[in-house]
Amino acid sequence: MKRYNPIEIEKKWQQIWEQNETYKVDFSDHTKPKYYAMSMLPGITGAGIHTGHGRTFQFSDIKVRAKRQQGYNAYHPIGWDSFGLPVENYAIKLGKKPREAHDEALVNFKRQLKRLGYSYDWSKEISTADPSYYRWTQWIFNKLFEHGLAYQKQSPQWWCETDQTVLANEQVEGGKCWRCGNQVVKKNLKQWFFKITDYADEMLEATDDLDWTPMVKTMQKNWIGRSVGAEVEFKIENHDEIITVFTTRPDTLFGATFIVLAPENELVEKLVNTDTEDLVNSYIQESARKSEVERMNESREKTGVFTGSYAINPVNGEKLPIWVADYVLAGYGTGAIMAVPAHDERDFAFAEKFNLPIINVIAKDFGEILPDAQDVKGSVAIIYDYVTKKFGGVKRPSSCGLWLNGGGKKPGESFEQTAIRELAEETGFTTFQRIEPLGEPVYSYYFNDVKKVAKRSYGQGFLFYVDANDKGYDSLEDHEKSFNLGWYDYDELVSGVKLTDGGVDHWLEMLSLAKAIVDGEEIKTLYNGEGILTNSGDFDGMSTSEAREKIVTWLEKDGTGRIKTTYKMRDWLISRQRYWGAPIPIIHCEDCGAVPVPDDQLPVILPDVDDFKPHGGATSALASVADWVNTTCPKCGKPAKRETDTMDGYACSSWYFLRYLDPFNDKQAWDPENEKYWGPVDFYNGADHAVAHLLYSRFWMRFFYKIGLVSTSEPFKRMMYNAYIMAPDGTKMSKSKGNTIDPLEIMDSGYGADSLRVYEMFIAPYDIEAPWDTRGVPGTHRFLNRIWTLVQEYIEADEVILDDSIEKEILAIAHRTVKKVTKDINDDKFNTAVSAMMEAVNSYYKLKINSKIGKSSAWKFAIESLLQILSPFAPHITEELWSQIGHSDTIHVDHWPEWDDKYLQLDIKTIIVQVNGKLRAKLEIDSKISDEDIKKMALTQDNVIKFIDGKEPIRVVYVPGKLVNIVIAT
RNA sequence: GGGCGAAUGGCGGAAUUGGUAGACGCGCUAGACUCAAAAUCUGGUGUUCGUAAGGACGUGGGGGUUCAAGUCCCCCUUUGCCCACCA
Repeated sequence: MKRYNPIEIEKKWQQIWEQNETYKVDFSDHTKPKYYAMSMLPGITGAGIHTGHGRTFQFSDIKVRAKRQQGYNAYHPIGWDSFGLPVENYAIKLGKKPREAHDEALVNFKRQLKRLGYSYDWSKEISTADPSYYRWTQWIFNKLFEHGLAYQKQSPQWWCETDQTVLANEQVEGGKCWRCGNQVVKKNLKQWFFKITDYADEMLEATDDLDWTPMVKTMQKNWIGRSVGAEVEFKIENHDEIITVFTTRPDTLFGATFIVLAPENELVEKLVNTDTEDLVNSYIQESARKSEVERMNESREKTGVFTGSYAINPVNGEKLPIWVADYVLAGYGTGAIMAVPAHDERDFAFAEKFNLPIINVIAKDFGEILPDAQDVKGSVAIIYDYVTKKFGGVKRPSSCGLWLNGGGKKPGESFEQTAIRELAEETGFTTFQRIEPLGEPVYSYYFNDVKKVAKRSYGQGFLFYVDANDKGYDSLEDHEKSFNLGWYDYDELVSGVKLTDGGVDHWLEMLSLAKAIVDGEEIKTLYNGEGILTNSGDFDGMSTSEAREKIVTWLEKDGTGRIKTTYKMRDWLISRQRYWGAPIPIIHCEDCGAVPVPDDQLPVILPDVDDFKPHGGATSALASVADWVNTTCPKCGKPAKRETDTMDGYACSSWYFLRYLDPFNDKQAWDPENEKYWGPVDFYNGADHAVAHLLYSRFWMRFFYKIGLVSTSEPFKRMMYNAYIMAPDGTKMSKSKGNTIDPLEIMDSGYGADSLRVYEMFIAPYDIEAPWDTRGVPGTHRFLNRIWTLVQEYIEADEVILDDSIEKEILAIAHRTVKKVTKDINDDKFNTAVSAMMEAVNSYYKLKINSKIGKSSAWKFAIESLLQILSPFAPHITEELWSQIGHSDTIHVDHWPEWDDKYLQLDIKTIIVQVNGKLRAKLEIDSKISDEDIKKMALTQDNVIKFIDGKEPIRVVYVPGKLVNIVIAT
């Protein structure tokens, strides 16, 4: 019997696959259905991959291998993300030129990927730093420029002092540079942008329909960050200028007490006077100097200065002081806000600090919140007495929330409601509303005289019900007697009553407010939720949602406001003051301005320079390459200068999935015919770039679609966002920590690629961050070894005719496993696919011991189908065994077993018997036995009789084919 | 602070979506083979009471719905990720 030697057979088959071009696709063949899958383009930023990366690449390999076996024209391309800051920084670290460092590192990358047996079509390899590639990246830049989507703008942008370049919003993580992790600052520079915001809305809308990992969809939506609100214009006293603010809460407009401008807002300098000018200017300079992290680290302590000018509130003519403060961001909305301190946390903090007025205009509607928050059990009603002063001194009565269970004096009324109604009738009230949040009616009252209510019985106190029991009561008296109904002193109430159920926070809040009112305290509150308008002129009494619409309508009529949608997403800043990237194909001419290099003169080749490191200042190293910079204007022919910034590396990787479809075309970026057949990508996966790369790719794809270059508007049909494998210590694998595991090391220690591959899939579901356990590989190696032995025995066995029952058993296992694995691969459940195959092998071993199994049609199917479904996971051993059992073709193309459910219908079924939901017996039932007989059998089991204990069953629940549950009184 | 997840043996993780909790693997353990070891094969392995048959308890904690809850509902705790002065 041959022994399983993975190293030997893997080497052999990798050579054969390469010679036979097993995984090469023919672009001219469109006869089969297509399947296009890939993992995210690997960046060459180190000397190779670790086992965490390996797993990521393997997901697409499994998917594509299964499809290839299922008869698809399956394409699995590979290429390299070679341009950009990460590669350049890697080169600087090594003290080599980027191209050199990259090419050297690539050798090991390729060795690793090839040894792991991924089914790439190596004949179509691409590299984003190759002139034949970036020529088309530049061509796309020209297309965007042509359509007005590439533009230059002077504005404050993130700048990394360490990396000496600007960064896109997406590349700043928590105020720090995505590459070096150092703090970034704002610098006011003229930069190139792509107008991604034009596509914000349609990308947002389309996100829901994507078959993507939900977390990524959420992140994309959050990043786009649409909010619908209003723009409101404020006139400025003694000035012609107008301040436009953006707000999502136009309903709070009557509560605006001041206006705040961002320090970068251009209006600021016009609004200062001789008294305030110096202060304002120094404040602006100070905040420009500070990095974002510094601003945040100051525990959000609000700072700001008064400009000396006043704005006029369009709804009520109030004079509002105009301030400058850096808590208002220049880049969002209009760079100006109306401050409503009573209903916005930040405005509140600012108003407190600078002693600005706070006006309450929204009353929290406790009546609405309470019934929703509390369960059927628990305390029921509180009379609280909170409103009058809280909401700006308006004479507004208290309200009360009730839970109605029935049982009160009137039909449909609870005890509680009876008590409250009587109280309300006695002291005078306004019925406020009737709402049905949980299908049961709830009433809220406004009491006309809170003091009267409070003093009705025991002087100052609160009527409070605690119903800690859900049994119900026969009478109001009974209820009152037994369960804490009564008037309480505040302290007694808060300390003595045990509040354990939901809604407690609301109660305590109401109680403390009520106490404050009774005590005559002045209350300043912050409330940023929904509620009822007060102190808002004609809009009083409206709900916040209604008022939002009505006030905007009013503003529109008045000509001082309108509905407005804004996005958190900013335009994509793509220029970099770094050498290693695709040069922006622009020539700056004094007469003609920024002129794109004509398409037929592309690519603008990145010149080879010795000193490529960033020089500082605001230009890349290219600025000092005089004979490259100096050129002539393509329009007028006069001397002109090239743009010296290069494109963000993300630009290069935003369209590579299209170049894969036509990698060597020197006439166009891709052939539309190829795109039509292959696009979009059917399966895409990666463990990073959930926001930037995916958003950029979607943006470009939509643009291409709009101008007719592609046939679909979304690049990736299915995007699977997988988690990384952690180091054995549970932390992230990283070279600096020295806790990475090199796949080559594991393979070379004798286990080979297949055992490693199976373990990578078996370790955890794709979206779980599981720690690497090196002892797992011997486990999967054992599993493969058992298959090896099984097949060797099969090869050596004689032909036999099997017993009917054994044959049925074999086929049942085989078909069940084929079904499970086929479905699991389709659903990206690779770990359970592996365990299903392990179960099958274990079952075959047991069969083997108990019976003589030789060559037979059933056993042939079992062995061959197992090899076929295993081969996406372990391509080498399966190919070897496939050939050993006499096949001359490859297992990897057009070989996938089909299952038939008829083999899964077993004659004997196990029915479980429960008594009161607890397992007491199991019945082995022939499928012909009737349901009635099964129930009878269940009742006569010894262990069942013991637990029924002579009692008459209340009912017998029977789930056909599964269980009998006998319910008896306890 | 906001959004989205997660919590199951010593460990990684299963559970047909409400129906035998702990599949599969690691580890541990006993046995077979061996002079011995490795490899391989076979059995055991949630806690606990019991010689056993069998019982009780058990999916972060508390409550609820149900004949039946890891799974559904409410509250809490812990934890992960993303965003974060976004008006």
